[in-house]
Parts: sequence; structure tokens; C-alpha cells
Amino acid sequence: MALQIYNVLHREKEPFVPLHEGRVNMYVCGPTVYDHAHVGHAKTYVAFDVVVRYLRYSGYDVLYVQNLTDVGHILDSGEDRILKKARQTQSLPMQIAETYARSYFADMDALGVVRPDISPRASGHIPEQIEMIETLLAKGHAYISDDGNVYFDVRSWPEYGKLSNRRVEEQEAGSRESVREDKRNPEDFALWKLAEPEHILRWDSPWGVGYPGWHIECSAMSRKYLGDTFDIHGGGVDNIFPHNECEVAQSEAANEATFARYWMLVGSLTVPDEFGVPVKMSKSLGNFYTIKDALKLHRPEVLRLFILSGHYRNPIVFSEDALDAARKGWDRIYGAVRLVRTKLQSAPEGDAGGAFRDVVDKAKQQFIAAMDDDFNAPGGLAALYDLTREVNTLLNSSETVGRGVVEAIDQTYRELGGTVLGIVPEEEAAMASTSAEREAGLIQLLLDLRADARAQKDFARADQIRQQLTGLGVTLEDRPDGTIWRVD
RNA sequence: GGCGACGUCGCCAAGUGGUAAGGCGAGGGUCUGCAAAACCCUUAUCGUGGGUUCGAUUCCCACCGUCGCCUCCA
Repeated sequence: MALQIYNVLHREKEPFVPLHEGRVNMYVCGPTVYDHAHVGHAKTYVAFDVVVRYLRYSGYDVLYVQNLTDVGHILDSGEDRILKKARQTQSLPMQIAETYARSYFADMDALGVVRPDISPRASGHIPEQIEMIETLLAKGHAYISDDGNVYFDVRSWPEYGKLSNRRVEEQEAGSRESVREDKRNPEDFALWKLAEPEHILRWDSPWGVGYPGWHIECSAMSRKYLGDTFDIHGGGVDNIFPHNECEVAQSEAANEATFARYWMLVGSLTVPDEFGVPVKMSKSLGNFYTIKDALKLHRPEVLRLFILSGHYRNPIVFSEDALDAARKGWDRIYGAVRLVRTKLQSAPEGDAGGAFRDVVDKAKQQFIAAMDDDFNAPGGLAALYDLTREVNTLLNSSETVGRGVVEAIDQTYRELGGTVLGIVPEEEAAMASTSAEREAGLIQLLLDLRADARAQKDFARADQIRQQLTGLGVTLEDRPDGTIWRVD
């Protein structure tokens, strides 16, 4: 079965056929960089990271574009988020954008999220946005209001609402906010706004000095790098309306071409409130955990596994208990990986135990079948857990296993767990420095001494060594073929 | 009020028109000097009520509950 993707546009799974064979052009709405990213962002971008990784693993040449919003994202109060932060911290707006863009990349790097190929910023694409607005005006899908602002004319575009399945007539016009008088219709959205004197983020335009609306950046930038029509558009479900809806409308109106062919939207991350009821984590509610804080408590692989243990379209509830369960599951998988890598050092040449290759192949097929079904990462993980049980059984048995087979197992973990899911590290980071090498040597020395003690049935001495090492965070495992250790 | 989604073992979570993966936890074993780890066994009839069907957890309707969006949010 070839890859199927749940297309939000049609509310069903569809076979994935890219516009150009072997190539995938993909755009994902990025963050507004006015604060540190929280674990909700981690969910969204880890989910798309795995999408991109799996597409590449499947042989596609992926061009992945993810924007950074650094202008135009207006608050209810009419204030720009970036400007607000700049005022609060007495900084320049671009200083804020730069600070948090770096913070965002640092977080994503730490989470093992592969960087997008292009990370365009809204502020760096003002001409492209102006050009698209001019096109919309020329085609009669936008108008200049009495106040001089430019709005998209929703009534001129009957398809408006097709993504979020909302009919303009159904909306309670201006029920939540006073309708801006200069709009023809309350649902019209801003393409360009004239800047008030105190608004520092400002650019020249045919309509005067001002700044672009929030939605137009994604339309302009995706078009610039991916073309009028591209394959996949991603983002968080919470942006389906109005943001994504506006993107589709203005892009298709301006380009007279289909915008994104497949829409993939990720479920939100929630956090229990004081009564245990899950509520959405968001910056404005102030109930968020930053990725930096989460990474102080958990390895990035554990955070990823937690995120991937639910399907990307479903919401997940963030809690320490859930993270703890994820950590234990991860320990099991990684324990097997470590065992495999240990065995690799002593495995005899040859293909003894070659029948196990069937088990490995089966796991791989199971994994691919799951991922081909709309990137079902939980199913993929189940394949890894099944494999792990088999691997443990094999390597803990007295059966001789040749190097070729052990290598095949290791390779499978590297591909599926490492390359695709990003939860199996390449090498133990702790081994990557000279001081760590020295430490390993010292521990081995103690293990040798302990082995002597055990041989002489001096268990008191043997246990003393083990206990002291445990106290230092080094756990020992006595195996038939020797003692191995790990740092917790 | 409108739109969207969800409700599967104690917890988390896949999935299928023909009686349900996986993880965590719990109980019982095996192995071990002890431990650690691992492995084995046990642990669900799928929110409620109808309907369609030979047969539904899976399709349809209603209801209850929860979440998201409709206003900035990944």
C-alpha cells in the first residue's frame, strides 16, 4: 500500500501523488517569534519533522519551507505582538524577532528536528507581499477602504470557507469584536494596514507607509519558493480558521491556481487545569511549559517518543506521568539498541541465526505499513516494540548470532528509530569525549575488580562496588557473558 | 449558537463490518549469589439509546461527556 494522507481539504485519506514525481514541495506555518517556544510547538514541529523524515526515507526529494512570523501578527487590542514585546523590554522589534528566532532554532535543534530547507521571514518578503496584494486589487478581490487600508473582499470569493467548512453567512458578524468600520464586510481581512505614527514596523507601499496583514505572508512566501501550486501545507489545527482559510482564498484568487493539494493539520497539545480537565496550552493563557524547561527534565528522544505515541491529528495531554511512561518505553527500546551494539563488538563473523532476518524484515514492513497510513507513528512504534521483544529474546538466549545478523538489527534501529522517528541516538553522547573515555575505562577497571571478587564468592565486596556505582548513577547488569553498565 | 474532532483495558494509545496492536501500571512465573535487565502468563467486547446488516466497536441517527476553532495562538 502506497502512502496515504488524510487531506483536511476533503476530510478523508487520499493516496499521495505529488505534483512532480519523486519531489515534494511542502510548507508549514512557523511560529511567531516573540517568546520562547513551548511544548505545544514541539508537538507540531516534531510531527512535521517525522513527516519530512519519512517522505525522504521513502525516496522523495523534499523541499521543506517553514516561515518565521516577525511582523503583522496583530493582537485583539490591535497591537503587533512583536512590537508589544519590544515595548515591554525596551528593545528594537527586530531584536525581539532575532532573539526568539534563535531560541526557536536552538530548541528545534535540541529536539533533533531537522531544519527546514528555507526559513523565510515575513519582514524579509515585503515586496512579494505587496506584489500579491496588487494582484488581488487588480483582479477585484481586494479593495482600499476609506481609511486607506487594503482588505481582501471575501464576498468576491465564493470558495472562501472551503477548508474550514464555514459559510460566511453563518458567522455572527462582529459578535465578539466591534466591526471595523472601514471594512465592507466584517469577515474581510486585512492585507495591508497603514501604520500609526507609533508603529515602528513600517514599510513603503503603493498605499502608503504601513505593514502587511498576518495571512498574506504565507501566501507570498510559499508562492515564491514552492510555486502557485504545491503538494503539502501543514500547520496546527487551531490555525485552520481564519489563518489557513485566508491563505487559500487569497492565494487561489491571486494565482488563479490550486494552492496546496494536501492539507495536514496537527492536533493541539493540552495541559490539565486545576481540575484535571485538559485545556489548550498557549502563550496567552500563560499555562505553558517551554521546550527548554521540558528538556531540563527529559531527554529529547523521550519528548519525541511522547509526542509520537499519539497520532499527529489527535490532541495529546501533557503531563509528567505521561512523560514518565514515555521514558520507560524509551528505556526498553534503547536498552535493546545498547544490547545490540554491545553484541556487535563480540559477534562472530558469519550469518549464524540468519533466520532472524525474517523477523527484522517483518518489523520493517509493519513499520512502513503503519507510516504509509497517514504517518501512523504510534503504529510504527508498536512495530519497534514488537521487534524489541524479539531482539531481547534472541540476544539473551544462548543461540550464536553472527555479525551480519546483529548488524542488520542495528541498521534497522538506526533507520526506523533513528533516521525516521529520531528517537534512537546515533551513538551514546556520553562516549563522545576524552573524559568520558577515561570514565569508561575507570568503570571497566572497577568491573574487572568486581568480577574477581565474584569469582572468589566475595559478594560483599562485589555488592559494595555495585552499590557505590549505583550511587553515582551507573547501573550494572550481570549477564552470562559479562557485566555491562549504563548511565541513567 | 455555528464549524471540526474525540469518547477503546487502571492510565496512555492504534485499529478493523466478522468479537480488539502496542506502551505504562498491576498480579503470577522463569532466569540470577543477590540485584539489574530480559522473557513468559494473566489483566477490555470498544460512552448511552436506537437504526442499517446474516453480523458493528467499526456505517447512520439521537443523546450524554470532553476538547479545539469561530478573537491572537503550533
